[in-house]
Amino acid sequence: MLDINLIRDDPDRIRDAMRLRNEEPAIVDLILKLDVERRKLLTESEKQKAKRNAVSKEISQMKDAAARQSKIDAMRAVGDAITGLDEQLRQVDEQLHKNLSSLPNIPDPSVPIGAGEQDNQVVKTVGKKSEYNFTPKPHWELGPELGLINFDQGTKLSGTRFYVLSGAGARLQRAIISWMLDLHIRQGYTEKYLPFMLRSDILYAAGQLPKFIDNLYHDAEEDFWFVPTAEVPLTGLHSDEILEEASLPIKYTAYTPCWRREKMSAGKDVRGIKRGHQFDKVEMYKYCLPDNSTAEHEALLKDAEDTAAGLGLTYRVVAQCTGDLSFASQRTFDIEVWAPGCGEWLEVSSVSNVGDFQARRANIRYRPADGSKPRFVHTLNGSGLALPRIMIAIIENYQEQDGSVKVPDVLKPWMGGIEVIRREP
RNA sequence: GGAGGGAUGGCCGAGUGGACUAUGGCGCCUGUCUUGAAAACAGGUGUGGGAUCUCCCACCGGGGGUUCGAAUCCCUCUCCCUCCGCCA
Repeated sequence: MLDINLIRDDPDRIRDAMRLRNEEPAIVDLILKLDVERRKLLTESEKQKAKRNAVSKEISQMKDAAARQSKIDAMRAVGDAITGLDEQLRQVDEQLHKNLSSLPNIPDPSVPIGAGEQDNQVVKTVGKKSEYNFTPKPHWELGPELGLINFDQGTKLSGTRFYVLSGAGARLQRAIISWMLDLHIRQGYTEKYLPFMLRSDILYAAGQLPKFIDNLYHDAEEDFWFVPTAEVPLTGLHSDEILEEASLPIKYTAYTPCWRREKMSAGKDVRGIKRGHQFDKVEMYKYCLPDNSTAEHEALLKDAEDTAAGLGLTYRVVAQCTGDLSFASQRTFDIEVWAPGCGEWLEVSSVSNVGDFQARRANIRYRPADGSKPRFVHTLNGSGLALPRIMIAIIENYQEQDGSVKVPDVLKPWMGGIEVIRREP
């Protein structure tokens, strides 16, 4: 959510930001109108309340019964006026809040201008695409052949877009999760184990509701929402809190499964394990001082890059353009790893600086060390990294001509002596 | 699932319709005293919003109601605690 003061003070800046994101700028004028109306009603209501408070005090001290009763009768009208004003105020407030919370974040000036995905900019590419003297297989062939991935069993249990990992495949994923968490701990993050089902107010605080309701799984009986990304509970951890400046930055990492309906993406990426209703992810998250968020963002990107590099993968960093930026973000870098079997760059991480956008909505502030008024923190999030796509990249990159897959060195401590995954005889 | 008890400022805790503009204590900040510190004493110490900016309004777990007036009475929801049952 944006600060209403920003809109009051410099509406043109917000209109420009809307245009850059392919959004309608007219909403800014509606918000300004509602804001004026709200303050008018508020001032009037408070004036009446001040009167009520003063006269009520007088009534409590009056001895003469008749005079007292006539005051009480007169105050009844004031009470009714307040009720009426507050009802109007509530409606205007609701409209204002609805419109205000539908505004996306303002892109950082450094974000490349563009209409959509095609205008994103490749910032750098690290490593080279491996060369093979055979045709590398996609994971949806290699996985089943090696007994690592079973699509039929996933369908049997849960339907389309589900799969079962088996034997060395299940173990490989667990090894990657463990290695990533340990790496992030070394990078200074505190590991969190979180609930995977959440209350609706936590989803609102993180900005998932109401906008992304169609992508979420929900248990109606208990009103639980299944976590779509660890970013949601990690934001909720400190909602409605005032943190001490000295405690910042706070850096968390967490492994969670993630559940998404993927209604919007029906028919897209249907082969293999690239896009499912359930996937695993290790996430990194930071709360920091406003002045430090740009530097913390670059550090977060570096931490995510080190994860891809540590697994020996070829990757590139892509700067999202204004038209592709997600709703809450002011600046985002994607990390994409090369998968030679399916022949595409796979997005395994999105590293975003959302500024105070999420903190304002979740009401997360810090008290400056000088004791002055609380201010909103800045929050940042980045995957480190998304598991199924890392599994794809490892299986496809580490494949040998004989159909086996080598285990990356860093994962060997968790693989119980398995150095090469071979077809079962 | 059943029965009961609770939720008040950073913390503890008093307050059952008007003196609450929330008592008191602890903690914290400032000052006096001191070579310095402690102690003692004095003052201060929540959040948000609005304004005509020395002022006003709201907030006692959330929401709603009764009343001229609600921390206090009523309804409802959430969470916590104790006991019983069930359970990995």
